[in-house]
Amino acid sequence: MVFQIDFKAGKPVYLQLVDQIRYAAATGGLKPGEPLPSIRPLAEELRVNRNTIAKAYSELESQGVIETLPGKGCFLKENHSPFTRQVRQKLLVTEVDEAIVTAHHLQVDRVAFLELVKERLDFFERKVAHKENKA
Amino acid sequence: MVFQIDFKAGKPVYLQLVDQIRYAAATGGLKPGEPLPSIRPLAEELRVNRNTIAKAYSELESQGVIETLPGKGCFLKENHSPFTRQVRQKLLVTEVDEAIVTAHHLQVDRVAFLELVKERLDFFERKVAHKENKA
DNA sequence: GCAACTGTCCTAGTGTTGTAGGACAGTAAT
DNA sequence: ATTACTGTCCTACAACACTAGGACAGTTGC
Repeated sequence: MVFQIDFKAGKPVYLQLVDQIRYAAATGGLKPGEPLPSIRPLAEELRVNRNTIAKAYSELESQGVIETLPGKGCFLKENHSPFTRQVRQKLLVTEVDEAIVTAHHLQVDRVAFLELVKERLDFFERKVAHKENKA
Repeated sequence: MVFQIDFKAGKPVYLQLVDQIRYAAATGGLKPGEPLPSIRPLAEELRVNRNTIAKAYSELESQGVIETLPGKGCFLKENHSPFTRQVRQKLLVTEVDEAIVTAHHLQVDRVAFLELVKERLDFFERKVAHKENKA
């Protein structure tokens, strides 16, 4: 797990971390049960304060992506999703709708949009498969 | 065009406006060339400062959704998309990828995700069709 | 020209956010 | 018990975001 922080990106460091860890978890770069780098060493490596890392981890925990065992460390959750099926669906709908509205404004039609979605899904599936072969 | 501002939503007022106007434009509630409410009256109606509305409009202009004619007003753009095909595609990919990562974490599989996307696309198309019948 | 409208710029106050360092609490091995 | 880890809470400060009011510039009709 190697992180790439861009200090002049405008986006807060802790959110860059959140995104990268979510992405790694979704593509198989991080596997359920696996430990995340501990806060202090990672903070030193990335040249940021411990609390910046801690904030990212705490955000991920509230999203149900990781869990933290006091005194032991943070680990990727086995079955991440602290929400009911309905709440999950609603969260997803919001994100999907945003993408659809953007597509409208970018004049990407239904067919092209569905193509793009499938293409990206394939991309993610290939990533996951690749990581599993390695393991 | 009627706006619904939630002052205790946490989300900034000007961004709520941006979302609603983008949404209205994508669903046909606002048609190309149509004028947007002018800043001062709208500000008074929503009980916010003129600059809050102005900020929303200026954000929309930088997104290429509307255009503003000095002294005349703001209008929905005919052909909104100041970016090249490549840049547009990249913007969309980012949003789509975020939704896909979220789907992974919510344990929504490929088939269910594609179903959801199609369902939402249908929803938007029905909205547009409905608005066009009215016109 | 004047009045009434359009959006814009400048400045300012307030609140929130992001980052940071010190002190503290739980776990594990020696 | 001591040491060396783990994450956490508290406080603080700087930067930024959001909202707001005054003064200004362009357009239109009288």
